[in-house]
Amino acid sequence: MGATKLNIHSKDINAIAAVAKIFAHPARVSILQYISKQESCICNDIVDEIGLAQPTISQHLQVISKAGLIKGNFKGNSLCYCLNVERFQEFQELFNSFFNATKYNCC
Amino acid sequence: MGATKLNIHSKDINAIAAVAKIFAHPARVSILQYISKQESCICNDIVDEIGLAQPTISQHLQVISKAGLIKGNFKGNSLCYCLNVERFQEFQELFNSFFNATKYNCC
DNA sequence: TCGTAATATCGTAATATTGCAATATTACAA
DNA sequence: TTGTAATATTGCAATATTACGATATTACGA
Repeated sequence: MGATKLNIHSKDINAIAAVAKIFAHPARVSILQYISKQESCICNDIVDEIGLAQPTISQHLQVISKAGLIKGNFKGNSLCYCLNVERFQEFQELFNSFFNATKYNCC
Repeated sequence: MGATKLNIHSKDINAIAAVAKIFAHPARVSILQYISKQESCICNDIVDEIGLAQPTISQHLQVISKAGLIKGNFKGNSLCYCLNVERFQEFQELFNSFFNATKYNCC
């Protein structure tokens, strides 16, 4: 029973819900904000910053990453996570077009 | 263990995650879209439209309602759910300020 | 190569979410 | 009031998410 029924909804609607899910956890919001603030960043910094265990952060990073919101680059020795700004922009536009199309009162 | 740790994050970050959660289920996205399209609406129409059982829809409506996104009015005989456009706009602005503040590349 | 620091994966426990049948409540008409 | 249609609540099963300890992998310097 308990699983979300995806097949009864349109692709567009599922896409909006899927993107919203990424931002539906404070740790992920926090991670995204933190990455964007840094000149360069290493995951271990994030662990110190956010206050969750390293495997937990790694898991959240994977969710963000699978959504295409992160580009991993190497800068000197250590892995550097960078925001995929283009994808981020895409998501912003997706939300805005949903909001703009929906914000009408029915009565 | 498994519960989301809210206390380690700032209010702003928790607020963004909480709002995203509302849109993180396709049934809720669908309901919002449907309500906004109708001149006037009755919950039972939504059940027919979305394809989930009445108690399930009712539950999702409660989530939407608790977020302040719905105004219930009476129009003739039957209950009419209406979007709270002002609140909807607020959420759009919240998202946009998050997106705008975050979409910078670190490297 | 070996050691070490950073990150990923695995396994699992705790909690949350989703969905629905059964039942209750509510609002109105007769 | 009594019947009926619409909506809400309850209770519970199925599934998903979150968190973390233990362990593996990876990348680099010595």
